[in-house]
Amino acid sequence: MENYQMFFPCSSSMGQPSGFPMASNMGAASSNMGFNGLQGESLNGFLNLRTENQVRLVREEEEVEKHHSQSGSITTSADHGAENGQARMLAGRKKGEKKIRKPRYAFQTRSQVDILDDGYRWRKYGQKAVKNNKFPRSYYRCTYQGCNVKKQVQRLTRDDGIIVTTYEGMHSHPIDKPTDNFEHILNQMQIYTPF
DNA sequence: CGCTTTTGACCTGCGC
DNA sequence: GCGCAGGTCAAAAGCG
Repeated sequence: MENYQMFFPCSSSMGQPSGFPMASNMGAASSNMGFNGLQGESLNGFLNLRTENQVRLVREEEEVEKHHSQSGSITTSADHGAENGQARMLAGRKKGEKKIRKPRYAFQTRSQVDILDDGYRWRKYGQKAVKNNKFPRSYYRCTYQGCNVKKQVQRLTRDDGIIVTTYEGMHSHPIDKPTDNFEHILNQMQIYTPF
C-alpha cells in the first residue's frame, strides 16, 4: 500500500559498491539470480535496477582491514573485557588494538514508512535523538545467528519523506524471508530517474 | 513464553 | 578536563 521511491540525489562518483549489504536480495529480486549466501559481488543484480548515476552509496569509513570485514569477530572479548559491562562495546579489538570500523553504506529512500522490509530480520537495539534533526535515529541489528550486520534508519528533517538507511557490515547468510516479499516491494517502487 | 521494542544510563571519541 | 554527540547496553515492558 506504500509507494516506495528510491531517491538517489547524487550523480556518479559512487565508491566501490562491492560489499553493499543489500546486494544479495536486491539482486535476487531484480533478476533471476538466486541468493546463495552470496555477498558483495552480487551487486550487479542491484545495478540492473538503475543507471550509473542514480545510486549514491556513501562509503563512510574505509580504514577497515579486509580480513576483519566479516562477521564473527565481535564479542570475542569475553574474559578480558569483562571488567564492567560496557567494555563489551570494544568487542572485536584486543587491548592496544586500534578500533576497527566496518565500512558503512548509506542510501536514501523515499517512503512514508520508517521500516523498509529488505527481507532480513532486524532487532532494534537503540534509538537516539540526532542533532539538527527532529526525527530520531533508530539502530537495528540483524538477528540471524552470527550475523553482525547493523543498520541505522533516519528520516531527514528537511524532507520527511526521505529515509536514510545506513548499513554496516555484510550479511553472510540468505534472506530470512522469501524473496518475493522484497520483490513485491520493488514492484511498488518508483525508481527515481532524473531524465 | 520467547522474542522484540522502549528507554534511560553508560561509554567512547572528538573538539574546545 | 569538560561537554557534547553518537553509539550501545540491558532491564523492563509489550506483544503474538
